[in-house]
Amino acid sequence: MTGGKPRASGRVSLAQAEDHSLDAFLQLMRVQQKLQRQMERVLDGAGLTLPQFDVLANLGMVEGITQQELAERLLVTKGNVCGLLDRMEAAELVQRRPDPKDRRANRLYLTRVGRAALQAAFPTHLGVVQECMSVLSGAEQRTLAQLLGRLDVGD
Amino acid sequence: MTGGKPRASGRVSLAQAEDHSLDAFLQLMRVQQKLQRQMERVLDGAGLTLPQFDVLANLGMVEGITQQELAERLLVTKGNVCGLLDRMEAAELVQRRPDPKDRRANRLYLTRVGRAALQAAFPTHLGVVQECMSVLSGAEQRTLAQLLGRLDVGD
DNA sequence: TATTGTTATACTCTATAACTATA
DNA sequence: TATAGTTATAGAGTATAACAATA
Repeated sequence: MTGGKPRASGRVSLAQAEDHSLDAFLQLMRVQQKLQRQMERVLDGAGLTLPQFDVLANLGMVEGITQQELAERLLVTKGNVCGLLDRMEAAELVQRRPDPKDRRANRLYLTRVGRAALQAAFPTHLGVVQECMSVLSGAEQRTLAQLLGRLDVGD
Repeated sequence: MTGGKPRASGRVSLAQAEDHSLDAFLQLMRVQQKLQRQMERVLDGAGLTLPQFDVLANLGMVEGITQQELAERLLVTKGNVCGLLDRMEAAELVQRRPDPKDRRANRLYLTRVGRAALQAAFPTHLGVVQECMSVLSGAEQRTLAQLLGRLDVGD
């Protein structure tokens, strides 16, 4: 966001205590946007949107969760998930099954088609990710993941 | 994306050469999503969407650019920018002025209202950013910005 | 009363592609 | 021919809020 790749200011400073929060934030938004667009292009070939791929990837890891649980994982509202699932169920990618123990809830499962779509899309997705991240060393990638992980708290 | 906060695997490894690209990628997508939602909530109080704030912030830095230049900065299409500007012009936030030297082009300017909106929203925005990023030291923020900057290259 | 899911509403953003005017 | 901008089309995703069924 706030376009234009941030660059180092001309003024060199020796101080460690400077605030770089805005730099980091802008760069984060910008890089994510680029990566997201790229992922969308890749997934488009598989007929999937990014949120749909996220649903598949989540169910690939933890099948049988409820819609509410999925909503929490995706960081969206339950109404949102409902529409998302409507479209994906129409595309035969996922299946809602009533929970026998709690008749309010649905348990979510991949269909055969959904599993195939995930298995087809994931390697390509991973390949693109690895290629994008390959400008960083493994250690740098780890550092990046750790720093981001520290930001991934609360709320 | 692909919900569930990634965590260190139980298996401890001494190798430096491991690939952490997916970890970093997932964490990047996830953190950005959280930050974006938070920014949207903040901006909603000012009646702005995130893309609209981006337009204001860009024009605040480099007024007089063309729609095409703005599209490139925002990493979106020109058709997209056109609609965005339609809404923002209707809200009196920005103004299109025909370029006298190139009668195909428009030059973009903030209105008084747009400038006021930017000046009102920016400090709050910055405050939220600083608060979010405050779990990292200044040096860590710098490292994060630098690592991300390395990822921010050609498409 | 609280929770799960659904529905209704509404809007922004996004892309693609065809089109106009100008360079 | 190429570029700047517009328009038309289309759809997904998102939120909010009110509603139903169940716990």
